Amino acid sequence: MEATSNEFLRGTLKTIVLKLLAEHGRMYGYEITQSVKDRTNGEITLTFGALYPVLHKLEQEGFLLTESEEVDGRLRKYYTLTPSGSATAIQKVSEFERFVEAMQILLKPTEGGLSLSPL
Amino acid sequence: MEATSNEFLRGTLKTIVLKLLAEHGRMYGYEITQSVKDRTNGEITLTFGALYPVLHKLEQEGFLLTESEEVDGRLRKYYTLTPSGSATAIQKVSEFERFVEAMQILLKPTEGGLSLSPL
DNA sequence: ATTGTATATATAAAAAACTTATATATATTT
DNA sequence: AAATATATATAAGTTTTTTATATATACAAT
Repeated sequence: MEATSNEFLRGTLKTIVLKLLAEHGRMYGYEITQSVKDRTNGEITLTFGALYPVLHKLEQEGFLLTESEEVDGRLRKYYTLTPSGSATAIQKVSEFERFVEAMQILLKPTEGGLSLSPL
Repeated sequence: MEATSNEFLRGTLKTIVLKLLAEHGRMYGYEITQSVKDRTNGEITLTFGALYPVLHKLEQEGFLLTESEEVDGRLRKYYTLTPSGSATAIQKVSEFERFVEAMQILLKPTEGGLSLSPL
């Protein structure tokens, strides 16, 4: 069950991060990648090169707060949502649901035309 | 019912174009934008600046064939799928469905934690 | 001992994708 | 005559993402 290169992940990164933080309350970067990988059975994997810039951007935009903590001699940076981050999380998730509904209209199998799944 | 800026559209453009062509058999660029807009009630709108480069790229990759036709004194460029284009259309749609399923796992409302939709 | 793996964050260079602006041109409606 | 709809296209700029790289600790295996 290999994860596809997932071009579809484009544009959904912020939404995933905000939603996970809304749910977990407090997470650090590495934990986010592991959580996504575990919960989707490896279907979706976030790369660090993509994740960290997104986290920094969300922080800049006032959606996240950070607190650094030393655990086992290693530095961990915990992220939590600000009120506006919480609001944005809810909004983004609902926008994504709306987008998916629209996509389903476009992608659903058709009866007429040159069907992808002929009956 | 305004279309959101739709960052989510990122990465789905090729899939939409291939699927529409698989269904309609033959379409021109402008027709594709109108079809998407009409069928999704304006929820998804493709811009020309994004669409034409994608069409040209898909053609380069051997997924599309073009035939130009003059209609009412205006030039129209019709696109049709090649066999590999048809195969890719099917594949992309199924990859998208898989991606959405994985996303639903991440985005579904939770019972524990800081819930987005508390019961 | 040292190699490899897991944990942990981060940046820089490069590529890809997309937005916005612009250009061109005809037909139809106001 | 002006605005709108139809029709394709490119260029400049921005954003996003990938890939590569750097740093550092802990633990397990050899």
